[in-house]
Amino acid sequence: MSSHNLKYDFNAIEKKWQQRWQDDKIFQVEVDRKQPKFYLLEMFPYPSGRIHMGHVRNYSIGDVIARHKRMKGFNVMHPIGWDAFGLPAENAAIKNNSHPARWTYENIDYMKSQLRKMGFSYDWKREMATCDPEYYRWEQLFFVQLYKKGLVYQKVTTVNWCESCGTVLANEQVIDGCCWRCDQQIIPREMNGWFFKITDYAEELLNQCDSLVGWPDKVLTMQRNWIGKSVGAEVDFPIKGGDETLKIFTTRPDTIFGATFMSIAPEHPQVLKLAGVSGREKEVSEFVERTRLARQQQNSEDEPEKEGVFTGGYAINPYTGDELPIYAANFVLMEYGTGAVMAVPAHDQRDFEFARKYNIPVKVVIQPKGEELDSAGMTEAHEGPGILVNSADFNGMNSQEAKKAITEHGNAGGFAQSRTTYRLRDWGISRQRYWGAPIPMIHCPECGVQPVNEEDLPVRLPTDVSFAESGKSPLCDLESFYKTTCPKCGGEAHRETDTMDTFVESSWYYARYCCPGDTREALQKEAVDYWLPVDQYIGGVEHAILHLLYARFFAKILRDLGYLTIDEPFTNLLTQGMVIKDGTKMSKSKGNVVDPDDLVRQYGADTVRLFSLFAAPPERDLEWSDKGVEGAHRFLNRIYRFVMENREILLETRGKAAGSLAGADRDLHRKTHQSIRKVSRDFESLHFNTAISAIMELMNSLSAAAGESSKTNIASTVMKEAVEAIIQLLSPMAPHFCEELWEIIGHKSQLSRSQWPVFDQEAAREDEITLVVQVNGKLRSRMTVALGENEETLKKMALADQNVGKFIADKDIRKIIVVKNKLINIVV
RNA sequence: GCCUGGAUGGUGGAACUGGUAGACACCUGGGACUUAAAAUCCCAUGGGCCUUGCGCCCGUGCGAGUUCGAUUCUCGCUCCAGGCACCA
Repeated sequence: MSSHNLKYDFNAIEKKWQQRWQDDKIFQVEVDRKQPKFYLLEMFPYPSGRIHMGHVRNYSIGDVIARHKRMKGFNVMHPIGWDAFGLPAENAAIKNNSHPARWTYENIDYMKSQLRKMGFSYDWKREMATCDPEYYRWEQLFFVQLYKKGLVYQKVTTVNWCESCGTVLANEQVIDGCCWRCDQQIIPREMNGWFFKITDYAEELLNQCDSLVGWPDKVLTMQRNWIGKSVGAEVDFPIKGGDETLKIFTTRPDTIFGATFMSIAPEHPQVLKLAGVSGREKEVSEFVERTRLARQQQNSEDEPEKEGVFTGGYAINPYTGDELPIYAANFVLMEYGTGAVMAVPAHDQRDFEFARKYNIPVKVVIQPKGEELDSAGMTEAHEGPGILVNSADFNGMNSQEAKKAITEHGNAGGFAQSRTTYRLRDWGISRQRYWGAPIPMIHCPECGVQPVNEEDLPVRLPTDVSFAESGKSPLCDLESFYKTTCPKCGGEAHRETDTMDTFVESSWYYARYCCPGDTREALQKEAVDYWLPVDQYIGGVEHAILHLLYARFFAKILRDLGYLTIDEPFTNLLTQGMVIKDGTKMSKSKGNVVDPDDLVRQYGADTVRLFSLFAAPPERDLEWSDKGVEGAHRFLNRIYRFVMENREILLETRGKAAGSLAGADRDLHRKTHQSIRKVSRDFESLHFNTAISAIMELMNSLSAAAGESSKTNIASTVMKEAVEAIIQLLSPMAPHFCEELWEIIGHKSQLSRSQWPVFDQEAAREDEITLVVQVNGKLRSRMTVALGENEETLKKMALADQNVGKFIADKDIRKIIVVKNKLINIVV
């Protein structure tokens, strides 16, 4: 066979090395205080059935980092597991008349085999699935402990209900008014449910965003916005004709003298009472009912017109004594602040629109610089800063000072105080579905709600269940499950049948990986103290708020329960872009899905890994290209052919490329060391695409220098050095392939255990450079000169240049700028 | 509306702290090898101009500015993607 047709046998090679790595257990790690640790984690997969290209990309990026860090001498923990609870399993079970556990574990088996075929360097001994009672028992323990600390509570409230999933969702799980999973419109519903008190940690979650310097700004911004802190004041407005007061929250106490009415949420408990006193029940309750219905049907896209109804009641502005009519208004939210606001139409756009609609007076109290606002002629509110007017003692102050002064004044008078609110709500974790971790609580008719005794955990999810078409959780009707005894009085009691949001499992799995097999403790102190925090975390940006916020919250509560000593779980975060095809996200309905199995069969795992790293930088979307994959495969074959053609020389050659090299030898030697430098730097900044192109350049230089035939034109030591550099530098991306070549050229020990190459400063140095000559900033000529050539000589050479001469011929030379080793610019 | 990013050849993408725009690859065209094809290798490949040169002009979304010099910095726009959105 002609050597041009020579191709590497990726099937055999990949199988061989996967087996060898497994036998030698080289990716299994233990706590070792003598070695620096590196904890690399990718977001674990949901076992949906098959690996998709997004996984391939995510895990390829992670594996490159893991393998590189290992070669750099770190004790690298790189675990994998399964986010195994969730609705698709249950839906599939209903459809196929099967069981979610069976569906889940079958999927895990298959996907595991797919991951193994990709050659990822996982410590498989740490594999775990969150649906395993040995996993969720600890979660139930945390739940009980948090309950005892008051960080878990139950309340009846308006929740987000997804009809198609048959369950409640947390606020974070509602995207544009629709379910994050199935995209159906959610509807508000009154329900009882369990909540984690994440709002207790709002301030810390916000503050520590500043410490997350290894996170993308985009994600931090999203988290900060989600938490939504606002600083302001709470003010009590007495209600006319009674002892009651109406409490409002405002961020603009400086505008309080401009309040001309009050607006309160339709659901506000005082609405109907006020209407009752004034005899306006009919109008008001009609309005409340109408708004409620409108909200249920409301399409999240369009904002309904501002509407309200006068309740008949008046509130008294404690600063002015003014009587302000109280309106129930459709744009006031019960869930935020106190559910009631003072309305200052001159300085709030919503209040302005409302006031114009209902002919309520507008009173200017803030004058912006260089303008004269006139309440009658205003067409929109002035929300910016300015100087106070019509505000009694506070006139003349700027709005910033006035906020403080007015709050203090109210504080002294006993009717106002500083207050900070957050947009973040408590995390509702009750799910009305079966396939999740049971909430370890018991409802006793005598003693009320009681936690399950810690020694009785886990509360196992029963397996002897049958599913209804409706999707209603079988736990509700399973007597053997819900019928229990009260842990306090021993009487007959009812077990909680809701399960936990599956985001709870993924909120702490990174910690459990440190000691996955421990049956006595949730988190082994020695292990978590050594391994945590995760040094590099990688996953899709779609979890910027959801999972990443919950995981941060769990780090803090586990710290406060005494399990962890870290504040933040992930030191560095990489959010990789999507894999797209033909400009859109891959999806079955669009028919543009690329199946990793097919690709691995056709080209081998190394090629697939290589292409997915080469085609785009990690954080950007990656446009899949079948032709591009072929290009990556060709590249590997070129290396293979080169090594095979020069095998004898490579095997025989001993000793280092060094000493006085000249000509092509010197050039290739230099290129090799420059490539090591470039690739090493690119690895530190996670620019794998440019690292690969640098290796391609080195390969191009090598084949050009070696010449067409194998009768090499270059020193064998220099050639071998270049070949070894290529193999080592490429090995994190194409590990099986490189291991094989490493062995072929005579190495006895595994490449995976070798040391990352170090570049030689001296070898990488250029002795000649191309100096650019510009005239007025335009490129006119190039000169090849010795590195560090004297400036005067360079100027003379530049001026003597023929082409340059054409442009400076009859002009005065004003200035000559010399940038060392780069360029000369002649200004005429 | 607000907050993030982004816009570079036919395509994916390079360009370190302002200093040769288009690295590396894909596509395409041409050539070598071959009876032929595949594979492989070589050459060309941003647009335009002519006087065909080691040439000139234009060119990094648009318009200004700073600078000897701007893909890079500043200001003002346009478009695209993502996030938030009656949050008082």
